[in-house]
Amino acid sequence: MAPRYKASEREEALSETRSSLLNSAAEEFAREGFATANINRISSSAGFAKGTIYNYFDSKRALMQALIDETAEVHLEFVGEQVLQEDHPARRLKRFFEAGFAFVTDHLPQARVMFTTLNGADLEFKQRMAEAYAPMFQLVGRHILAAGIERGIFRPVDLPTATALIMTLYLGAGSQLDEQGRHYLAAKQVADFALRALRRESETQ
Amino acid sequence: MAPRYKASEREEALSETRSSLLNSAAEEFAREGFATANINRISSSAGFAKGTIYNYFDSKRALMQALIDETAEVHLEFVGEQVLQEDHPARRLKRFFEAGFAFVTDHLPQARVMFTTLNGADLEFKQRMAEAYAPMFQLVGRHILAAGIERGIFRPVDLPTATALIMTLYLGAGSQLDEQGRHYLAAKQVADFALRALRRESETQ
Amino acid sequence: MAPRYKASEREEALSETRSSLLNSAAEEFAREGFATANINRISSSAGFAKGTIYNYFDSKRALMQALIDETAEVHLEFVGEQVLQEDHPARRLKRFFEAGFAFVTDHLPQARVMFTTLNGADLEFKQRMAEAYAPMFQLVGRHILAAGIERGIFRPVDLPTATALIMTLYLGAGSQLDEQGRHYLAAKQVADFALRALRRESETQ
Amino acid sequence: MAPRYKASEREEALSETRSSLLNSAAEEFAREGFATANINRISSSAGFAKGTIYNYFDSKRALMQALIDETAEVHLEFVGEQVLQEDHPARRLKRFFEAGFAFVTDHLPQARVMFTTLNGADLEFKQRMAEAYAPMFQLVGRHILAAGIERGIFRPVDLPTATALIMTLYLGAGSQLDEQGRHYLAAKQVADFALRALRRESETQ
DNA sequence: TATGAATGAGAGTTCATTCAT
DNA sequence: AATGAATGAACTCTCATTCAT
Repeated sequence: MAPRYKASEREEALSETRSSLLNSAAEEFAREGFATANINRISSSAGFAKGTIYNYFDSKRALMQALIDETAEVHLEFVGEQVLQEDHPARRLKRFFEAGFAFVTDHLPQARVMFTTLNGADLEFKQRMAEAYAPMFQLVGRHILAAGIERGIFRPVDLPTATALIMTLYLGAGSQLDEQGRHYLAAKQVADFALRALRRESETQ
Repeated sequence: MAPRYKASEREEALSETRSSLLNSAAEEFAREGFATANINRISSSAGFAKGTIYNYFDSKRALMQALIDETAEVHLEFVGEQVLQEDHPARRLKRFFEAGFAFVTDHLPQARVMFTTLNGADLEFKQRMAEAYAPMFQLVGRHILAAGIERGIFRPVDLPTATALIMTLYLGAGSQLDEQGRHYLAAKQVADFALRALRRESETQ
Repeated sequence: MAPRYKASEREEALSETRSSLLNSAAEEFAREGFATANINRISSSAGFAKGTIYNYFDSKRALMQALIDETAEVHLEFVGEQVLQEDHPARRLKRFFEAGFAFVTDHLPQARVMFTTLNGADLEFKQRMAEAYAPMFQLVGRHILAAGIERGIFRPVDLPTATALIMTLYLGAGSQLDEQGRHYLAAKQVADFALRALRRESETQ
Repeated sequence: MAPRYKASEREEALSETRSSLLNSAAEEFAREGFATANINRISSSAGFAKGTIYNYFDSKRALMQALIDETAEVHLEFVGEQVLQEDHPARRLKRFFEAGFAFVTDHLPQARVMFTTLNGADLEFKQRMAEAYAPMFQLVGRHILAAGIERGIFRPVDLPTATALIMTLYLGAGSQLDEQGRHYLAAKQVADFALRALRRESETQ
C-alpha cells in the first residue's frame, strides 16, 4: 500500500512534515536501533499523532529505507563536493576523511543509523545501504586512488582491495564516538595512517 | 536473581545443555540481531522446550551477556596464544590478523554477534564488549606495537592512536564477509597495509 | 508512565470504554481474585480486543488500583449522604448499616473486590484501600459515635475502639453473602446488635 | 494421582518432612496468597528440592487443603478446650475471644491464611473452610449462646443470628493485625462489646 | 491532512508438574 | 525418599498498523 494522500514526488520531498518525521526517526533509530525503535515515539517527538507517519511512509521499514536513501544522498553530495575541490590525490584523501568525519559530527543521528545498519543483522537494509553508498566507493576508488596511482603518487595497489581498506578505515574510525559524539580518532590521524600505507616505496613523507 | 540450578562453576561449564543453548543463541543473534531474536526459537533449535532456557539464563539479556563473555574469552585466548608464538613484532602483527580472521571463520555466528553488537545501539552490550575485549587492545598496544617501536621496527607512533587504528582495521575488515562467511579482504592484505603504514620512514619493505 | 491517550479528567471520566472495562474488571476480580484474574478475559467480556485495556490502564495492577479508588468514591458518597440525612445518632448508625448493605447489593462485584482485597495478602492494595476508606472511619467515628456520646445517647466508649468494632461489624457482616448475593444477616439485625452494645447502662431499649 | 510413596496415614501424619512443608506453605500462602505462592519457594525454604513436595501432596491445591484442615483442627481444639474449662457462659464468651486471639498470635501464618481464604475468591477453599470450621460455630451457638440464654444470662436472641454476629466479631477483629502481628483490638475489648450486646434488658453490667 | 481509539499477533517470562535417576 | 532438569500451558504487556472521523 502506498502512503495515503501521496502527493507528487516534488511536493512530498518538500513537505516539512515528512522531513520532520525523518529527523525524529533518525534520532530514534540511532538511540534504539531499528527493531527496538518505536513508531509512536517518532511521531510524537516530531509533534504529530501516531497515525500521521502512515500518511508519509508505508511502514516502519519503508521509513527506515527512506532515511537510508536520504542520508546517503546528503552524505555523498557533501563528501563528494569537498573531495573534488582538491586536485592532488593525497589532498583528496585527506579531504575525504575530513569531510566524512565532519558529516558524522554534523549529522550525528543519521550517521549513527548508517554505521549501525551497515554492521547490523538486517540483510535487506545492508543491501540497501550498499547500493546507496556505491558512489562513495567509486569516489574513493576512481577519483582518489586510481588518480593517485596514475600520477605516481600512490604505489600501484590492487584497486578494489585498497578501496575496501580506505572505506574500512573511514567507516570504522568514523563510527568510534564518545557519548558527546566526538571522534576518538581525528580525521587527520586516520588520513596520515592511510597515506603512509599508500605512498610509493622510495618516498619519504 | 541467579540462574536456577546453579551448580559449581566447573559443573556449569560442563553442562552440555547450557553450551548447546549458547550455540543456538549465537546463531539466532547472528541471523536476527538481539532485538529480533526469538528466545523460543533458540530453545527449540537447540532441541529443548522454550522454558528450558530459563533454567540456565535469567533473561534474554543475560543470555546475550553470557554469550559475549564466553565468545570474548575464547577469542582472546585463541588470538593471544598465536600472536605470542612469534617473536618479531611484524610477524606478530601478521599473526594477529591471521588468527583473528581464522577465529571469525571458525566461529562465524559468534563473530557476527560480536561485530553487530560492537556497532549496535545497545549501550549496555557495547560496554560489556568493550570490557571483555580490553585485553585484545592490550595485546595489540603492548605486545605488538610497543614492542615494535622499542626495537626500532615500527616508527614511533602515538600508541593509543595506532592501537585504535589497528583494531579498526581488524574489526572492520574482519567483519566484511560474504554470505558464505568468506572474507572480502584477506588477512595478509590487511596486515600488509598496516605494516606499510607503521614502517620506519627510511625503510623499504 | 501515564495511560496513553490521557485526556482531561472530565473526558476521561466520561469515557464509556474505560468505564465498561472497569465494570468487567470488577466482575473478573470478584470471581477470580486479582492474581488469577485474566486481563484478556476482562477486555473481551467488555467487548474489546485484549490490547485495548492498555490504552486506558498502565498495567493489571493499575487497573485494580483505579477500581479501588472509584469504588471507594462511589461507596463513600452513597453511604455518607444517607447517614447525614438523619440527625439522631442511633438512626445514623442504622442508616449506616442499611446504606452500606444496600451498596453491597447494588454493586456486588465491586463490593466483593473490596472485601477480598481488604483481607487479601497484597499489602500495596490493602494500603490503598485503607487510604481510600479512611473517610468512612471518620464518618463512623465522628458523625455517628462521637455525636451520640456527646448527646448522651451512647455510653462514653473509647472512640477508636468503638469505631473499629462498628467497621468490623459492617465489613464482616456485609461481606457474608450467599451465591445470589443476598446477605446472611440483615442490616437491621446488625444495627440492633451494635446499638445494644453502645447504649448507656441505665437505658432499656 | 496420590502422592508417591504414600505411607500409612499414621506415618504420614508423623512425617517431619510433611509437617515442615506445611509450615513453609503457611508462611508462603500467608505472605503471597494462594495464587501467587510459589511451590518451589515453599520446598526450598523447608530445605528440600522442588520435587519433594509432590511426594507428600498431590498438587498445590491439595497442599492448601491439607493446610486448611490441619489449621482448623488445631485451632478448634485449642479454642474449644479453653472455652469449656469455664462454666459461666459470659466467661466462656470471654475465653472464646481470648483463646481465639491467642491462637492467631501463636500461629500467625496459619491464621493469616485462614482469614484470607475465608474472604477470598476461591469458592472451593471457602467451602472447605466452612466445613472445617463448622464445629466452631457449634461451640459458639450451643455451648456459649444457647447455654447463656437458657440460664437467663443472655437475652433470648435468635441463635443463628447471634452466632453469626459473634463469629463476625471474632473473625473480623481477630484478623486486624499490624505488621508485627499484634491485634489492633484486644480480645477483652471485643468480648466486652459482645457481652453488652447480649445482656438482658434490665441488667446493668 | 491529521487524529487517536482499537486491534491482535507476537514476545518474554513464570511455574506447577513430571519423571528418570 | 529425594532430586532437579525438562516441560509447555498460560499470562501480561508491546506496538505496528488500520480506519472512521
